[in-house]
Amino acid sequence: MATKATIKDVARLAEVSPSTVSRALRDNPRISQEVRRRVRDVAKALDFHPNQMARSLVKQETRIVGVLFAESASASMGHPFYPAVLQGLGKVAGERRYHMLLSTGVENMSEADAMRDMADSGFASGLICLSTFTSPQDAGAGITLPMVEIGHPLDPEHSYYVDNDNVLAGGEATRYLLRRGHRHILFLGYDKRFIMMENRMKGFRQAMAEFSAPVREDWIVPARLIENMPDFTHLGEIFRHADRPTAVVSMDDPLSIGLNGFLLTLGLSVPADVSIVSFNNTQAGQYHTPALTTIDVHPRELGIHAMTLLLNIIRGTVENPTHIDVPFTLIQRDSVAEIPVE
Amino acid sequence: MATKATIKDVARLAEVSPSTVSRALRDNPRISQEVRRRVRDVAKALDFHPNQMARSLVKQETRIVGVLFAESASASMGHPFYPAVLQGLGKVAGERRYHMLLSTGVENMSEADAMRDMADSGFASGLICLSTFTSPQDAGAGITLPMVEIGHPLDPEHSYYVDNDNVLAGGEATRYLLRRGHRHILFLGYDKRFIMMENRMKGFRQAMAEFSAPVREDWIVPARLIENMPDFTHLGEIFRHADRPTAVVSMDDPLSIGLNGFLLTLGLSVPADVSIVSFNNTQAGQYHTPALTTIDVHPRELGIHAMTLLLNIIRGTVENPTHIDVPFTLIQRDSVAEIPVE
DNA sequence: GAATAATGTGCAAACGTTTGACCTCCTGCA
DNA sequence: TGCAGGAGGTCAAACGTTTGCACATTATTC
Repeated sequence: MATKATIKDVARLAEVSPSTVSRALRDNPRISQEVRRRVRDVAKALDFHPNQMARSLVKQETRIVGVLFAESASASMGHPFYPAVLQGLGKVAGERRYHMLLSTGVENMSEADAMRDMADSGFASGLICLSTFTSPQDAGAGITLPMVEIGHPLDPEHSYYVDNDNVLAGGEATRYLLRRGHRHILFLGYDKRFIMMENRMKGFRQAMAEFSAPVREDWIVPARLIENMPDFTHLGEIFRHADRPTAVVSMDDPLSIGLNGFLLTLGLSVPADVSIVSFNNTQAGQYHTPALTTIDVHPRELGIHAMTLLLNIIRGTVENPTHIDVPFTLIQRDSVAEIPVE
Repeated sequence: MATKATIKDVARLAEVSPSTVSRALRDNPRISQEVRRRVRDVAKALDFHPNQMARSLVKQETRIVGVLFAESASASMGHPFYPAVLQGLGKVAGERRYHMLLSTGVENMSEADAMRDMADSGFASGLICLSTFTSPQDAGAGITLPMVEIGHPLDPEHSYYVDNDNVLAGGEATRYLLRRGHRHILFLGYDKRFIMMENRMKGFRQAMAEFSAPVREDWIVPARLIENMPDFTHLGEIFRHADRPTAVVSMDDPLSIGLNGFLLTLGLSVPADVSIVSFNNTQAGQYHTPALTTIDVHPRELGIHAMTLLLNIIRGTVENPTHIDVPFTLIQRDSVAEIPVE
């Protein structure tokens, strides 16, 4: 008992062959009740657990799926979005008795390399990919494993993916402000690394057009998500100007909170002077003063759907490339004020 | 090429035996330069990657470590502490070319069960355990795998673990307030599920005693961490009272932010009326107004040290149960005011 | 009273590697 | 010439399962 018990040990003690043990434990109907019970008892007594490596080797299947983060796993974890997705992934993986193997962020390894690495390792029988990036070389060329992406893929026609309708989301955030009289709206947090951002921006422009509100290109303010915080000197110029925005569509709660603090230093307050519609519904935004009106993209649901889809693909119950659209929710709180139409 | 290339395919094309291929690829000195090159080329051409399952089977080692969360992984991810730890774990795992297998939160599976499950699965060759709980049945009885815990273990004598000195941390947070004249201090966020909390509380009491400040037991306010938010009606009574606390030691930033908002509704402001020293140095607290004075327990470092320790144990370069103490940092910001000693 | 079908079990091959032991040259030396 | 010894390689066993097939027993049928 010093070393782990193998199926042979069980076989010997139960006085049957290894094959019988194997079948007995897997409830093969060809084994008699009596033998089955005996085998079970011995297995329990020896604390026997089949070696998964051996098992996987012969069955050519592992109950493991790889999970890949766009940024190295380490970096992305800083933002609550990713843990939430992971939460969802973990929930259904757990239910279906799968394990998740994390792509651990090897420094300066591209997403593509990480993907290959994970695929080649032979451990994963499927891949979840938080492929939110736009660069084409990060596409999973040559990956033969079942794979579903979270976020908008480069090649939607041939990919399985789950995503929000980000052009709609961008549009709705903007319309929410427009309907309340705002016309001078700034778009904060444009990050061209994410396709998602392109889409939200598209929605933003559409909505503005619908209300005949002009889009000022210098009011499209970039900010790297995750690493956070935009160029405040530029924002300073904009908001110190007499003709300043009355509202902001902000791509991320932390960004909005940062902006709020910054506006305070300018003597501007939210929502009295500037309204904000934010994204991501974080705890921080919820307990912030004022509580942030924000769009919840339901990252947990994204994870749940992605994992469910992947496991179904692996099981072979899904045929053609599929796309799941997770609805978002606009949560009304206290960061938006109505203003009279000029 | 429809199916994955095996070592035999390489052997055939390179006109050597499988053993030679194996040795060539692993840089065994017994293989000549010329053969090595030939094998390498063929392997590359076939896009051959050794099957890790087979490899692990014979070598009796997997380059995988299991990562276990006290709460089901899903639940805990909500708090920034855990992702940060994961970040640290991932960093060193990646560097050492290890993968991390997440214990996916199967509903109502105890920590102990999850541990067994992970250990029995045979995939992990070591375990990281976020064992912050106090209940004794969650101890890893019978686990034979190398294992290091993050947080204070139940059996410190025989465990490998990395932790903060939480009694010191609790003490320092309190002393910071005491030195600035505060004597009426409330302890917010006591959660008896965590040993950590017991320790911080101990430090709190010690510090209070040093300054001869009385500890009022009804000012020890519980709150479940992660799930968040204390009993505000109770807090309301306390803070509406004339003889109210002038300061709070709060176990978590989100908690502090919640408290701040609540105090605002009472017409009390931070730090003018109530000072707060918080824990966990979250982004939310950093961008909060006022910015939170908070103790950073360096969760990322916890992860880094834990994984490093575990990998060293696995490598056999660590003998006896070891304890690593990660220093914390008190970050001074704007949530504490000095008050004149009465 | 055989042939036929269930029923229960064992044999051995297979999964794709690694590795200790063995083989075959060849070189150098006495 | 004979032989030690090194260099370079092959063979086959092993890792711990699963599973197709063969086998043996007992029950069923004509």
